[in-house]
Amino acid sequence: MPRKIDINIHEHLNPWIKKSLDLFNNNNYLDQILEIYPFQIAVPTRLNKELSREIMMAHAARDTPKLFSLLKNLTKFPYDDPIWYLLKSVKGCFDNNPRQVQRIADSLYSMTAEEVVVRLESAPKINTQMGPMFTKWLKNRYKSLHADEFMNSDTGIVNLHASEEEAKRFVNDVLKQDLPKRPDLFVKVNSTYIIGEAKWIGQPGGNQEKQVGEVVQFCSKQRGSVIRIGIVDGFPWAIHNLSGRLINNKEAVNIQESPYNIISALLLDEYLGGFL
DNA sequence: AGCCACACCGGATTCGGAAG
DNA sequence: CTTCCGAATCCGGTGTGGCT
Repeated sequence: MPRKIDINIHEHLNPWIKKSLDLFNNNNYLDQILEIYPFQIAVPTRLNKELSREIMMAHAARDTPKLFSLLKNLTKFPYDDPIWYLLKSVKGCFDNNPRQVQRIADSLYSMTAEEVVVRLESAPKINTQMGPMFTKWLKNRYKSLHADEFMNSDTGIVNLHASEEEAKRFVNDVLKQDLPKRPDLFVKVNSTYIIGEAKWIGQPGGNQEKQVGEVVQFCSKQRGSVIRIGIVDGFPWAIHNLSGRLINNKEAVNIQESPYNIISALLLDEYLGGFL
């Protein structure tokens, strides 16, 4: 997507966006971000010995019913198959669709028995663990208070400690924000409420642009005196690719050209400090 | 009351096809 | 040939309902 704003003319950028861009492009940003998103080493999770032996036996014997019944009890599957879930969990699908069953069996038999087990033992996808990381960091970083104390607080930075439901009620009933869910950031600086939508965007493509759109939408609907910000990290702050060409992906451009206060989580302290 | 299984939900990536 | 885009999919956490 074409850029409307020259990235080099800083006066045209929102100052917080400019700060975030500098942070990413002129520093060890990805190392620093470990403080907030502490990615762990991706360690494989070993299957119980007896089970893996049974799986390899059934595979070697081409005993499809046995192999399927063993795999049915696991959450992972050796490869991404769009039909597997239906076969294993919807009544009748397995019995009524022998061609699909055979196709999947043949897929499994095209790999070695060891490979089947290795794939089942593959490390969990770290991306699915990132949502809670921001919440956890926030809770440790700032003083966390329950709703009543939070409401009465009028000095310093405090974080609302509440369940998803309770926080959602609070933000909508008390602060009149009309949100479909609890905001990821829900803090109060002195007497100012600040809420934010936080995202990790690791790469362009896929649903990522929808996520970016959500943040921008969120920021655009300022209501009352509650301040809304976006907290975005990862790819949207990138400017040049390896060959030095300007990155023009939607995910990056839509964030970088946004007029709203969208920041890296690493700048949250500095941003909130401005309200003290 | 406490526990556990399970469905739902939010979040990110994969990968094939479209576009340049 | 390379880059861009979006539908489909997977994964783990959270909430919930049934059971003891």
